[in-house]
Amino acid sequence: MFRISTVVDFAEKSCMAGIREQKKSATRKAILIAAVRLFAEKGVEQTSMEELARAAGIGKATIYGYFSTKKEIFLAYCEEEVAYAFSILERKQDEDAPLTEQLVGLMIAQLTYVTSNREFGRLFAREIMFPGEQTTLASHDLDRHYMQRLMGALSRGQGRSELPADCDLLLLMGHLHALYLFSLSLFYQGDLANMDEAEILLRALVMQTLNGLTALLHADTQEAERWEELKLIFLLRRHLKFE
Amino acid sequence: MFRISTVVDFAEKSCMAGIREQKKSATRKAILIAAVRLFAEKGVEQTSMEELARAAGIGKATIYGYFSTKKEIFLAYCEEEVAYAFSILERKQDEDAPLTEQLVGLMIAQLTYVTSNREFGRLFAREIMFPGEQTTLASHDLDRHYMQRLMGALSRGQGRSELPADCDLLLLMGHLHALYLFSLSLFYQGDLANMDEAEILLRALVMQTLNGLTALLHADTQEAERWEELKLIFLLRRHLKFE
DNA sequence: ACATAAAGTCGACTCTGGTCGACTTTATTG
DNA sequence: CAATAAAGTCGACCAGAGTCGACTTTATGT
Repeated sequence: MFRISTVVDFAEKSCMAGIREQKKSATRKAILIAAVRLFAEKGVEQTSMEELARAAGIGKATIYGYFSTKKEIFLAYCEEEVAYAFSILERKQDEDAPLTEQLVGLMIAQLTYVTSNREFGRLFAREIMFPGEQTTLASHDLDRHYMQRLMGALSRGQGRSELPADCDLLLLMGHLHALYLFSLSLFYQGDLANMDEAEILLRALVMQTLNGLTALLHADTQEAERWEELKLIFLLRRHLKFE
Repeated sequence: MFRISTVVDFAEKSCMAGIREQKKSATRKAILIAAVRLFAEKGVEQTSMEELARAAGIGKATIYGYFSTKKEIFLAYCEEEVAYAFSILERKQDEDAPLTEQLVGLMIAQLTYVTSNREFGRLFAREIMFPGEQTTLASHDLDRHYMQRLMGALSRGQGRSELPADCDLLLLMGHLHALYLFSLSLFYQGDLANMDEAEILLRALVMQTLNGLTALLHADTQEAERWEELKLIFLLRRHLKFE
């Protein structure tokens, strides 16, 4: 679940420096705090700007001096959350684990985090993957950060000869990111019920990518078995949903 | 660009059969026709339900007897478009081309189609990949159809020994779909400026999937060169966007 | 300290998606 | 051909996102 304190701390540290009077923009804090609480309690749609304003102790029109749309409030919150999530991720990562494990671990951690609140995750994913014309997520930092981490894992893997020396790491990175997005989408389409299923799928996909098309056959039989099971579940679910 | 006639024809053929009196639901037609025109002319957001109703020659409240939300109108339209697009795709496909070409061709065709109207494509993609709780796209038929076609191409490829006999086709299909989604997302994030770029990327990714991590090295040098160029463009764009 | 500008605040308003309930048309049945 | 039910239609309304302009507070210059 999402935390309140972090959001606020991040907001404060990030932008302002000298001008003391801008402490007034503690109002921004108040808005975000109220937003997090209400959004989590009643959902984004079900929270009106009027309510939100009152919860923050200000008038509705005042909000628009800080955020220009409701969506912007939501995204401001999400960005800070994601930044925080990364900082957690960093600590968890085991740089000496086999490459596949590192990659799957990274993806699962992020997946878990993003979907910890279903609605938030959905809105966020929509906005990130298919941004509106005006939406300028400041999260390009985050993107970069994420890519650097992924790239780091790949380079280390290459150093340890888990990857061919002449392998195109950028392409591979994109490739892996594609797998992550795919899993996220499957989750929201109801094909993946939980993170255990996601992990089975991701492991199969990553192995297929790194070790070739028939990788599963040459791997851990338990892994292969799990995937076979999951496959059946997929087919079943698709059928049920349609009839 | 999107056509009007097809939408309507599809709508009519699909649902009704005996009951003549339901010809009254030509109103549905009228709504969709008006919607297509107005949505395309002024954009979805910029078209009000009032306008839409008037353009269809009815009162606003009447619309809600046919569609329960604005989004539903939009999606109804999209679904029919996509069904139509598939029927076109079918004719184009060359079952004897090399597998990579077939796959890339299929993806590019779909990509081209979906993005032929930027806004429509974005909204559609959002809804398909991260559907809301209540959104029940009837497009599971379409999904199935799409998957069957992909699977068909893969099976044929396997028959021709372009794929190992013991390769997991379902997993591979998911994998390929992931690459498609990734490209679509990159397009909307501004990393891909046009379909030529998309094709270079997709070809590189598909080759990496089918032929292994170092596939590009062993391939057509021209292909590899194009990808190297595109890589530079990516890095450049990401930088520019941030500063 | 005062004047003036700038920033912040908010009540009242507009606009639009969606609902409600009364009204009109069409179909059914004895 | 009524009588009655069912479906279709829409004016009037509601709620919520976002805007406007007047008012209040704070900062700046003299």
